[in-house]
Amino acid sequence: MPKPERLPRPTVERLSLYLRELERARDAGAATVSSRTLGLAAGATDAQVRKDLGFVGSAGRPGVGYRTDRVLDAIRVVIGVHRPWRAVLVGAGNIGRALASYERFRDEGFVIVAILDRASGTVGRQVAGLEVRPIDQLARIVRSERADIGIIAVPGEEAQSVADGLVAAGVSGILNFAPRRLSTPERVPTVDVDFRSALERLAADISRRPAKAGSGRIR
Amino acid sequence: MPKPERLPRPTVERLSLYLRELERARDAGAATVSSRTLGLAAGATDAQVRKDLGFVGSAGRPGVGYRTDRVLDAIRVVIGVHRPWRAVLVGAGNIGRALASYERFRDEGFVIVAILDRASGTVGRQVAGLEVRPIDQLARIVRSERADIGIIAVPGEEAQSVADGLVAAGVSGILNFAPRRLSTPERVPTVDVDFRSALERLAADISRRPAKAGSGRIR
DNA sequence: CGGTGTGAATCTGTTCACAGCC
DNA sequence: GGCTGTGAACAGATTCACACCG
Repeated sequence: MPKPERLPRPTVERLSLYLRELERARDAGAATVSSRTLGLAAGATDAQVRKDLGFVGSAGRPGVGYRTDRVLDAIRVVIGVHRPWRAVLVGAGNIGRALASYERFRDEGFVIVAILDRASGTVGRQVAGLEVRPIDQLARIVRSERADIGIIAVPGEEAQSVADGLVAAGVSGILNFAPRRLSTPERVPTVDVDFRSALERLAADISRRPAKAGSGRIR
Repeated sequence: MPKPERLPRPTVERLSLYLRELERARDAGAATVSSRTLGLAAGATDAQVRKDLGFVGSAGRPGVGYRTDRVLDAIRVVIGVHRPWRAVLVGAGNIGRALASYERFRDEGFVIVAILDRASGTVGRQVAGLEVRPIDQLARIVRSERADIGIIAVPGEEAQSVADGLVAAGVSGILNFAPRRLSTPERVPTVDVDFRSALERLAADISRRPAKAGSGRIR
């Protein structure tokens, strides 16, 4: 049994996908799942799945598969979602409000405990059951609400200063929706969700596909 | 000169980031940029940047750097954003509306030409200057609007059927915001933007950090 | 000097293939 | 037969190192 050292990045990403399939399987009453099933759902080969599960200290039984509930828990623990995360959301614009209203976060172990915005229009308004509070209370709120992570949903120009504020306030990580790469100290990891990059990735995929017939777009 | 064969995935992702820095540099009046600058902005080493730019048929001058405008155009061409993309957005819920209102897409070469939703409440309403149209007109709209790509912003359960509809209607690619992996024919690439995965990635980063004390990781 | 381009070396992740268990 | 676990082979991407240009 290899002790849980450090997981390859791609593995983490896939574990996240396995989690969904495992939940489905559990809800469907399946006591076990095979690497094949998981792979199908996540777009990975069965060998890949077995390798990945090796990292979480797998306990599959040959001829049978993995115990759904066991693997579920094990993955939750290694990626750290076995306990709820508390997030402050900065930015009550379009994206911020959409995120705040995305109720499923809560089910998935992420709770938005506060929403902040610049002291302009939106402050004081009610968004998804929370009152929008002014950004200058950031540090205080992070501490009083014991927030673990900050979610940045402000325009690009403001993103870095918000990030600095979040770091100073003591969050452990940042989820960034602004189209900017943030610079943070090593100890505060950030993950970017960038619509533009996603679209560009798609454009690239489409444009440079193995030149197949069909409705092939012009280049 | 190595002919533009196929770009490594990670390269595409980074090119996307270089693009932003190049735009900034251009707007700031910088006629040239060095691989160092670009790398700093994108979180890559200078060597990495040079390799990447090699793929787009680089034309840097030793001791000087790359001509900002040249590289900008070159990257745009290889990732296929030198011409505008037309997208239909399916789903006028929280996320859909936020996307529709994200004006910057237009600047970046992506135009939302129609918004569709199930024939329940939202149809007929005005969102970001477009009237929400019923989903059963999907095929017709994709064709009449000459949409290249579909954006899925519906609940997970409906995502696959919407994807099927989009494929049947003839889109070339799909950007998926639903927390599900879609199955599409090989010729229709999809890119997922998954908030939950992003949060889980962050949780994993936070939880399994190298537990190192004094950071100062200087290379 | 400052900076590019690029092969060669290295590192990281994926696939293969098969022994062994149910 | 079905399925896991894993070394060994492979593929892909990153870093190094250095020749060479302005």
